Amino acid sequence: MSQQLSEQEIIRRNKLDKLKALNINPYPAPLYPVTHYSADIKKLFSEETKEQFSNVCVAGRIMSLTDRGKVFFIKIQDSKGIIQLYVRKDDVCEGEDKTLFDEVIKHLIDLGDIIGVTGFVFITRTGEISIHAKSFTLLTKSLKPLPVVKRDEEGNVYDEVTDPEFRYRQRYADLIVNPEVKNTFLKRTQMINAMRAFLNERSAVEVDTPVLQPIPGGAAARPFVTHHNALDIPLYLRIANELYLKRLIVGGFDWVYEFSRDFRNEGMDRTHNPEFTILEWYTAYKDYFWMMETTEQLFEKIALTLHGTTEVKVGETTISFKTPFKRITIYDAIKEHTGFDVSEMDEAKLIDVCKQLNIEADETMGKGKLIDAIFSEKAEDKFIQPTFIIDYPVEMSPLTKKHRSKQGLVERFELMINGKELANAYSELNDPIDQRERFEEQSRLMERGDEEAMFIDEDFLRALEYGMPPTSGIGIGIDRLCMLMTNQSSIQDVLLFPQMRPERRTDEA
RNA sequence: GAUCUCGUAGCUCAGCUGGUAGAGCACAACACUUUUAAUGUUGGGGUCUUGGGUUCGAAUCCCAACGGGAUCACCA
Repeated sequence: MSQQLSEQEIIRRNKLDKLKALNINPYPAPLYPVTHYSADIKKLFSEETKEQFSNVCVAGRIMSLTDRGKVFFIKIQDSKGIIQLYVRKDDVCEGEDKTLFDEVIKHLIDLGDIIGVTGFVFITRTGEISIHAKSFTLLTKSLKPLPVVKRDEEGNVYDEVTDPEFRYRQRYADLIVNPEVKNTFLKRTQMINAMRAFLNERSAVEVDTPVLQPIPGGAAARPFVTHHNALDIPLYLRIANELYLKRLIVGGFDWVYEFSRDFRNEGMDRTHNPEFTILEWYTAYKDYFWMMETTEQLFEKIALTLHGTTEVKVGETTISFKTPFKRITIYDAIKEHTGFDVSEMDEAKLIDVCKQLNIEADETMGKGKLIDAIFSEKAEDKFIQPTFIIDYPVEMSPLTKKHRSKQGLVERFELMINGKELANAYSELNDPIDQRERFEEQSRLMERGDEEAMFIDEDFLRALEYGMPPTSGIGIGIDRLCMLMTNQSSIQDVLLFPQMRPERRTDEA
């Protein structure tokens, strides 16, 4: 099988051969002693500090080449930004041999190649901080031409690469060519670091629990199944890690957390990828009121860390992460947005309400699912500013402790921001007998045809029987939080490598 | 999974109601040696996603497949 090469790719391979003929290794092995980054030079260089920049070594990818006869202006991009190199023939070729300049730099170097130079920093006639090169080294030859994006002084972009398919499939090229993309992912890491710091400051313990689970528990979702050959058993990629973290609370950890990569075998769209990240944590001797306070503090801290303010612009709206967040019960939320008081209704009445509100409903849906349907159809997207929706009906929360004073409800909240659920938390159910009954209720739902009802996890029940202290736990959708904090409208823009259909290879023999 | 929509050069796009492809950037050569998306001249590069159909003739119309996006459904 042979690769179908474009004209430009063939030219680059010919250049590769010419470089080798000149005894220049296009992929040299030795380390390259980089001393400075572009952005730091641009920030710190001045008349006063210029002594510190009299001998710098930088490396990066060529993003622009300007041939000016005996002088080349080359812009390279390193991990922090772009800087201009001033490459003069007689400076990089001191002796009689001018091959490096006349051949290599003039003809064999391309956009996209990775080079390094040493030299001193100065300011050009046009006022741009640049590096006057004393030596020039090719570090990597690029064989595939990058899309060429140009920017002018005002920041206008020409020929911007916007094709989502190209950007997601070839994220490496997207990152080279679209600097804001890289910035989004740096923000994502910053956000996760801030969350980790917040938890560690409070003595929470980060743990790892199984991704391959014999029983996929802790959430209502369809799992991916795989098979373990040696044990000859099915294993599931986790849909949540909740039940394992709770086992650790039983074991005596007071506060555990995990950034959990979860997998759900469901549809993909702007807010769903088959694998995604949830931060879950569980804290002993706490309840959901404490959890609300801690959660709003965390969110406020994230906003401050990333934006330096609690006011964050998302699309056209500004979201305020200033604590405290609003709280409203789910029944009040439904009443507020539909006029129906569903708090006392049974299944039949709920189905009737669904019909009146034009919501699809059928017999397989239990009371919990019906209420959830009404809420998510008619109320959910109305909550733009951070709001805790609290006190859910017991039927839709099989892992949650019954409410301390309200009959038929559980101590649970969901945090809604910009019309989307960002977090889900409870006072955890720790009564093993109650938990068994809830699982059994889930089994009945499964028999009625609910594909997402939970399995009974006997080992988890055994752990609860040893006794789990009163505990509050939460799950926070990291990808969606990241979308919010970086103002992205698609989950694919906060995942480095979003799931895509495989490309069809046309060059197979 | 359903519906709508898009698929032309390495990239961004043009190509009217069907008459067998065009621009800018990128690339190559030459000239010019004066930096700032943009020096000039010349040139090379496309089985117009794929496969069928209608037609004398299809990038253009129809059908299907493949891939992307949007909306909906399921869900976080």
